[in-house]
Amino acid sequence: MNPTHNRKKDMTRDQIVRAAIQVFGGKSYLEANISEIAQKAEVAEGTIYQHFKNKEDLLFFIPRERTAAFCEGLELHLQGIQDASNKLAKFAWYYLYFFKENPEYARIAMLELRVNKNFQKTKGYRLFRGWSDALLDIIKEGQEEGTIRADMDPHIVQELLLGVLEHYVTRWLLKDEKWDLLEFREHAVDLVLNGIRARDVQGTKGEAARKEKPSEITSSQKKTFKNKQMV
Amino acid sequence: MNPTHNRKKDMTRDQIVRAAIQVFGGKSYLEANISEIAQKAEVAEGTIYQHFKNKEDLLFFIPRERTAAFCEGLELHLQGIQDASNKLAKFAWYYLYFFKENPEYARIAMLELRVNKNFQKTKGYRLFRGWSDALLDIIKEGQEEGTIRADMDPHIVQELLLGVLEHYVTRWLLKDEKWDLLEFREHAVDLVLNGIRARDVQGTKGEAARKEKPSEITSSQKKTFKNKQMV
DNA sequence: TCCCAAAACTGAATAGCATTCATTTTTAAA
DNA sequence: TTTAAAAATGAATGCTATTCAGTTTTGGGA
Repeated sequence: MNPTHNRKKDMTRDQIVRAAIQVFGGKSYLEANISEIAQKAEVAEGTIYQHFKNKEDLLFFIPRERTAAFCEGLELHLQGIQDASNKLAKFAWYYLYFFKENPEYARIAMLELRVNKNFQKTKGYRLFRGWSDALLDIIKEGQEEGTIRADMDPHIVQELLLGVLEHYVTRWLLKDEKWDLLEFREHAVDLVLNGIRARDVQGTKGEAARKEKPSEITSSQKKTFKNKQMV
Repeated sequence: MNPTHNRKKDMTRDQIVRAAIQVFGGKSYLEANISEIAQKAEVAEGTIYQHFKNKEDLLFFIPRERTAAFCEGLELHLQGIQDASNKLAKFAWYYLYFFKENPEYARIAMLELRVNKNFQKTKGYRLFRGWSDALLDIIKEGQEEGTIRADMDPHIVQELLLGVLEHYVTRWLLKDEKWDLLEFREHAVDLVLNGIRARDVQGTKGEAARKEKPSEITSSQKKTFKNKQMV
């Protein structure tokens, strides 16, 4: 009952979790094995089962700590930004920045947790997705401000942004982090925020928008992407 | 050497693959077991290992057949559509339609293959991503036509669209297919094609665009999405 | 400082599942 | 009908998560 009571236990649990992040982050869930985690954590294999029900339970525990770190950083980075669009841009930047800085956790989050049906039911998942409410609020704020299209359900917009960001991180991981995750941020975010269709569809001005920038940027970028085998 | 030689073998292989789609499509790769696949395919467990190196090899073989079916259907559905934007919209529809009709394969493709690093190196992967070149061509076509923003690398646009579509399918699967995958198509595609930011940013017309549609649609949709727990 | 009961930890034993392989059955050309 | 090669079989193997009976550590009380 006394807070000192579980201090020792907590320390070993932390050791186990830290080792688990390393091991799960370095290979797939299947390839990772408990014995290696135990060795890295300097505990017996049996000890792990005193802290976690099983291998999956250990995996699902991982996001708790990192989500807290993510949220703290997010809050800090959004401070002082007024406009919703700028907040969204900053959010996208921070999201990519965070996973770039935490590649082991990124692999666990994107390649294991994100597609695991069982994870959806856990406590860790609620934390993992908890901050996405904040994103929703920013979108609503932008719709009220008039800087974000109001004829769309904010949930759809939220899904769009998350989908794109998660997709980019996933592709980056699968390509062995060969390219810089932040390099594409500006273009991708610009696309999401501005849309890909030329400006003459709903609008009244046709030709002007159409020919905005011909192709200098395009052609030079094409080469970059080809080399880096993004797809 | 004679084509008749392997006919029998091919038949059992097909049986195994069909059983594998059912079993892998019903539970996770980890939870699925070879014995169940063997039982469903009405062969001995050992037989599977005469056709496939191991469990993973069997999983990776699955997309070969379905990718062909996907491409055939895609080609058919794009026929007769001239405009690149319409083609993209049709592509998005077909993509979602295909996975809606093939939920077992969808689970295998989105929740297992898509995030598997080893899969990226296989023959099956090249087929799996092969059709995405067609998508790229449509985007380039649209840029030349002037219907799609030309100041963007088409690869980025391609990633955006694929990312959003894959994300929607993934979320749908994780939520037990509770909602209709096609229900969100129009809005999501519209967002991708038109962008989420209000039209007054680059343009010259400010206030007019801002207030386009106030919020009737928004509020009614909000309810829908809340109930369906999309996020 | 020593005692001891509860809390933690340990690692050998167990169990489940993928994979192997020696053997049997089937195939189809001669 | 014969027979050698091709396929199929399933019991045996090995690997790894999980269990559990036993050992060590902890920390409050005498």
